[in-house]
Amino acid sequence: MELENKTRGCSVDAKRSYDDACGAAHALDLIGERWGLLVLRELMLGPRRFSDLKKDLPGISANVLTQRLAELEERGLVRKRLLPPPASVQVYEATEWGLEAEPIMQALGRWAARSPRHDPTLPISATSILLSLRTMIDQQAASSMAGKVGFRFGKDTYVGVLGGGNIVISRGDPSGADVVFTGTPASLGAVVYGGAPLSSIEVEGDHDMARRFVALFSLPPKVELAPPRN
Amino acid sequence: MELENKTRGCSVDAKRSYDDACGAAHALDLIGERWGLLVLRELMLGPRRFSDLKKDLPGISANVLTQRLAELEERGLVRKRLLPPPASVQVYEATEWGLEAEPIMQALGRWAARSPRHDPTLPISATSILLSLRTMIDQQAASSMAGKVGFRFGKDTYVGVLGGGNIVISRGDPSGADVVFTGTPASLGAVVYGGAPLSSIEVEGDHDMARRFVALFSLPPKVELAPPRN
DNA sequence: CCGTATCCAATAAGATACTG
DNA sequence: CAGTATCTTATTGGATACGG
Repeated sequence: MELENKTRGCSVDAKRSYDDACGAAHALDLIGERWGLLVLRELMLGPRRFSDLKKDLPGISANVLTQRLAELEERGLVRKRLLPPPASVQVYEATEWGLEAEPIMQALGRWAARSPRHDPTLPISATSILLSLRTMIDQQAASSMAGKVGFRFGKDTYVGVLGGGNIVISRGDPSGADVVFTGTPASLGAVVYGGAPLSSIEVEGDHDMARRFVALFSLPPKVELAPPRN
Repeated sequence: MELENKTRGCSVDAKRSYDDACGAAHALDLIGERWGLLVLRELMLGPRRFSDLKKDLPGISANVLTQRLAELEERGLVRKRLLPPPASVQVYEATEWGLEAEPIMQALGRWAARSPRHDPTLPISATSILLSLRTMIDQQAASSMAGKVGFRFGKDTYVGVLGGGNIVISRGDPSGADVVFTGTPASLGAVVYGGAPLSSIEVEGDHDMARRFVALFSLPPKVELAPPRN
């Protein structure tokens, strides 16, 4: 910057900080730059490779992704890891503390679901739609359900374990699940949130459970935008 | 494309959008630009004037504040209002939906409180510290308390009503509260979170209640930063 | 392929001065 | 007080080239 630092007390780094003791402000210093939170979101269900992150964050450029990952790593939210041979590829994974950011994403998602401008037809990643299930599940209705639900998006597969009104989702082999959904993240979203018929996605296994499962999710009512001026 | 628009489906405006159906991403389209969430934070306890917002957001420049307020208004989160005569001044207030963003700030604050780099000695606004009380109150311990707590920060005064394990805070006249704290936002923070003695802030009224009140709040343990490399 | 690094154009943010 | 206007600096995104 030509002329040194601003010398304003910066808590996180010498860059742009809010200089505010408020916890929310500090959180934004940590994950508030553009793409920061979404990069972390993509790591919530397990380690990913650079190119997978890039693919699932449409619009991010490689240099920005590199920089965000480096910052998140430096701040202790993300870790670089080398998978053991024979894979020997480098992956990025969220740290324990990084994973603890999930309630932030849930609060954001729950709030934005009421937005009149939310467009559910935009692209959505597998991680996003699966995290949203954890956010939007009707705990009351789900408390009477238990079992394993599998998801196949191409070769990325996940398993959700229903129990206690919640669903815990992680990467895993869906064979052996009570019901398995195969399709795209968008087609799953259309079924659970958009009222699309179950027949619009491939379902294997217990169809009755599939029906009850997709009924566990719904979106809150949209806000009515106030009159433009008073 | 030289100029023109990207023509990529943008849900919020023609500007930089994440183009992602994920709710969290949409939320960031709405309140994720720099200062956006903090401007909204300052409105959570009632309407404020432009210059008050500027004063409590140290570092924001007038043009950015103008632009953020205009965007938040256009998105339905903030409303401009003219106070009735004789005041006749213009204030900004959060809409109902804007107020519903409080859980986002709570999730951010709760998460960031564990940050090893959080610096509680930075400046803090009255709104921030009071919102943090709502976030960090020990509901278990608070469930056995009831009453009114007043706060005086210069001429800005607030009243918190304890009950049901929660505290509901709003602007109001603190006279008549069971106990009234007078000082700065920072000095209140030092007492409730920093273990500073009650004598470091002015307390009127029921001192025993004051002692029990400040004991309701505490910060979660810091994360231990993992070894820098594996 | 998997990432990084570099260059460049477009934007957003910051500082400051200014006006009704 | 409540913003605008203007100018400067910083960050972003896109393209592309480079090293393993």
